[in-house]
Amino acid sequence: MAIPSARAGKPVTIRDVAAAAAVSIGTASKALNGRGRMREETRDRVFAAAERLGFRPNPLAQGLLAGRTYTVGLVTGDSYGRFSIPVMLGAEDALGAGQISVFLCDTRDDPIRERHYVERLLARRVEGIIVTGRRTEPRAGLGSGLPVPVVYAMTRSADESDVSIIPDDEGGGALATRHLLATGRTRIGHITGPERFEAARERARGVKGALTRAGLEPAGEILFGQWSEEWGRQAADILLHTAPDVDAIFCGSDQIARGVAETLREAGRRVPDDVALVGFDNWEPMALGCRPPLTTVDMNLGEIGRLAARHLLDAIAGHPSPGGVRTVPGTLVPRASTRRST
Amino acid sequence: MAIPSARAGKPVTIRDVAAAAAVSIGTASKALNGRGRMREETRDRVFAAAERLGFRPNPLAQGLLAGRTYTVGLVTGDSYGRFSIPVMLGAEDALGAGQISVFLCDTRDDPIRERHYVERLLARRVEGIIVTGRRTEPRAGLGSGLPVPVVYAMTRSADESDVSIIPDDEGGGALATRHLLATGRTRIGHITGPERFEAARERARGVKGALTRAGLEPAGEILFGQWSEEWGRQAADILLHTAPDVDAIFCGSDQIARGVAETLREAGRRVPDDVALVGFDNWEPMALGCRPPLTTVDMNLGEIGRLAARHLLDAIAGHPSPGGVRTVPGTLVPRASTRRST
DNA sequence: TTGAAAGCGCTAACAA
DNA sequence: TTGTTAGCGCTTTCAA
Repeated sequence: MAIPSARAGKPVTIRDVAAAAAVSIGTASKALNGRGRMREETRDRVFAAAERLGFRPNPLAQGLLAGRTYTVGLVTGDSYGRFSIPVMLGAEDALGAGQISVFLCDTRDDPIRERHYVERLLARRVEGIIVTGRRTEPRAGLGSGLPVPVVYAMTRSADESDVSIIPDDEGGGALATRHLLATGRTRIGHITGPERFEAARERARGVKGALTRAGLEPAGEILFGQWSEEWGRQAADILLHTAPDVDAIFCGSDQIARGVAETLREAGRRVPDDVALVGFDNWEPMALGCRPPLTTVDMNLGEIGRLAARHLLDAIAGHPSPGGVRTVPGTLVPRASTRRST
Repeated sequence: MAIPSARAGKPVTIRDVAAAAAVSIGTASKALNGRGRMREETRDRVFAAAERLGFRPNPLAQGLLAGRTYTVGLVTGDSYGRFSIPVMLGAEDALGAGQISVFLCDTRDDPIRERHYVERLLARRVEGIIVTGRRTEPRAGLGSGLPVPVVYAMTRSADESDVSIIPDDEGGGALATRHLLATGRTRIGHITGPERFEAARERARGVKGALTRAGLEPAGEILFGQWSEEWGRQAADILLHTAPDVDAIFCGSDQIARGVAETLREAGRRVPDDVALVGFDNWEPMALGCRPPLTTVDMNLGEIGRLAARHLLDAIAGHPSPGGVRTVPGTLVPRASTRRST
């Protein structure tokens, strides 16, 4: 598509303000920026003129001079946006507070498009880049030669010298498990997504760790499968056969948990009375639509975005964080699926 | 939060390129932009130097001169992002193709924040603004005094002179109804969201229109309620009592449809054999998780975003579309919930 | 064919 | 206290 030609409209420049206030451009600039000393009356006059004319300094010109743009790029894959959107909003939140604006780029998980967008962001002189998007495994970094700092959020760079902010999946698994233990459950099963997902493995590790510390074993095998309701239904069937005495199930996602809930209900097991259920994601439409509403682990995605933004701002300010992975703890959101009904 | 101070890093300027190629700055500029005539050899030398040094023209400087920024603002409410994200991506798609970059702003549906962000975007000299976000009713426009064109997507400006791109809700309702009629259903019920939502009213109107044209009436009352699964369950119960002979139900959202599916199953009605079911949104995790997978209407959100972007680009190019509402037709996505099993 | 100079809107020196 | 000047990186006359 061709670049459309410029539109009319002539913004008010500082030159106009200066003329209207009958001062020089330099004086107008100083007045507006509160630099140097000057007569109260002059400053007022300039402000009045600026106000009246609706003057807004042109940030391009300011940036050109300062060598800054006050912009960062936000590169996201995961078009579906379920995970990366809350992260984006958190980041936008933290950056917006610092008067930094955000360029949005959607790569559709295509490395070519990603490369292309990064080029474009660099051409625009963004001062930093946040890369977000859920991945199975650590992803290749953007490259080390970049002239601006990069922070990875909700995805992990394979390069250990990069800063990556991800959820504490192991901690989340342990959190859910401890919650179930605290409600008196001891035969706890775990149904989760594909084993090739680092997140699934980490959550499972958290489960095993918490159980071991309590002197327990998981009920049945840990079942790796898909991130779908359908898998939840199948896996629940399996678990009910291999570990009929199961009294709690922690699921790797809210979707899986919904499938599990259905199978349990159809098998005549009451939730939470006979079997308590915990999900993961706190994806509200899913968790609230479940019968009963689902206790689940919230990954605090917004916080992940905010933290990523803060690391980026620090790096831009010349105080880069040491590379490595930082995790954000999850929060347990208790609902009816684990409520003691006694 | 304070604005962080500038970071080191010294980008390559055209001055550097000119020096390396042993030509003047003006010549280097002409060579790089293919303007004017010049010796092949000189042009090559400049290109080689630019390549070697990794030169990228500073768009701030270019924009300063051209009086353009090649940026637009994307203002979104609807933090949850379920609707506005696909719209955003569609818009970003169309704009990105034209080398326009997108500033993302999330207003959290707060008019103060919105105002604030619009100011900021204007200060940054964006060349246009897209406003997106699901609303119950037409929203107040951003104001008519804006120096740049504005297009509303997935939300309707109350000002008829503004351009708004929204889904064809009435057409979607009719589409779903005709699909049910085509599969031989005649006792068709409709369960939907709150009547205060224009979208709910429009879809219902589409249903009634299609039925009337077929010489039919809705089965039972049209049930307005909530956009939730819980309401779907309740409403299905009601409908099964008031219109026990119902053989199809069209729901105003996929979430409602899931609730309906559950109640039907528990009431011993088979889907689609006894009662066919159609949802709205094509929200895949919901529609695919349903038992059976849900036939539903896709609003083509990406297309809405793309269209909004195209209108904006035209307006920026000096060819504003006449104000008014433009609708994007939905698409029926057939799945098992309406499949003939005979 | 190439180079020099002006200027986009702004700020920061320095001069008056 | 105010005005003048230079220059940020680039494009575009116009002159050589």
